[in-house]
Amino acid sequence: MSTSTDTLNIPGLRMTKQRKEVYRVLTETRDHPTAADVYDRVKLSTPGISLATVYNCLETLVEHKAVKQVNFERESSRYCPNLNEHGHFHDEITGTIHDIKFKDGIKLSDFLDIPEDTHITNLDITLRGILPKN
Amino acid sequence: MSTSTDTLNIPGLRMTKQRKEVYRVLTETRDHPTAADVYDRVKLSTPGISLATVYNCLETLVEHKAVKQVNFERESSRYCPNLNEHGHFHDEITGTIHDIKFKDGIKLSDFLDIPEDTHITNLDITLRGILPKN
DNA sequence: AGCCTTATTTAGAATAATTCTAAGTCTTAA
DNA sequence: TTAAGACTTAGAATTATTCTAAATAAGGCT
Repeated sequence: MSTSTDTLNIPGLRMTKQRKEVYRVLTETRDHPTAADVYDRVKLSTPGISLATVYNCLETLVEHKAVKQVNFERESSRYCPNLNEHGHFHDEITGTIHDIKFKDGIKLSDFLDIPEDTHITNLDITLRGILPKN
Repeated sequence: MSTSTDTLNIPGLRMTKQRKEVYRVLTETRDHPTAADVYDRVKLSTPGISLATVYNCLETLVEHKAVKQVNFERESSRYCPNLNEHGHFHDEITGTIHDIKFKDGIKLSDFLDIPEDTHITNLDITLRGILPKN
């Protein structure tokens, strides 16, 4: 899990302590927190931070593709530092959210009925369910 | 496209004129309208209807699986009378939303890295992109 | 180091979609 | 035909998020 000392550097962006802390919190516990969750966690190290700043930082990180924004139905957005293309599984027993890897070598057009050379700019796959033998 | 005279009958539910109209509007133009869109359309035939009722009717139809609720990021929910399992493609050029069929005979575990016998209760696949030669 | 320009942060107000509330109306079954 | 419950309604309330305007902080330049 915790390997690289995730120090973020985005060219052209000031890496303020707020941005660093928001990003650190996201990489520290990869449980897909909401903005409010991030706010609570960042306040521990940066008590003066405001919720608006957390929203701003998250938005900036998402825009610069340092973080992914994940939506489940109409719930609050959640944030995820896993930049690999992946889906999400919401475990209905534990309430936890897991990243799901795509099987190697599959293309969307292998399982979806779309023209072969459609240019996909965004893909969301989210499942909800119950794991076996739970 | 328009084959069956989609008259809805859900056992145990009163098919009020509001519910009928909301459902009719959804089947009439399958363009994934929002609740506000549905409201505007239903008002033409049922001027006295309230937005709250449209929300109530949509919720009831979704609960009884007569209609699917579709979410794109944090936009307003959209509604879809196609009950087959399918995904959605948001065409960035035209702004339209198309249903996407899954290829025959594929299982989720063919392309997603999940335990074979996971019980999936809900699946959302939404893509955004640009169709070829557009 | 000190200054300038601009980016960023902040608190609080504003917004937008949706849900809730409480009262009124309609249905249905007896 | 009437009581009970289901449904609808208008408007208030809620909630997540965005906006606003003022204050602060960062970097670059001298």
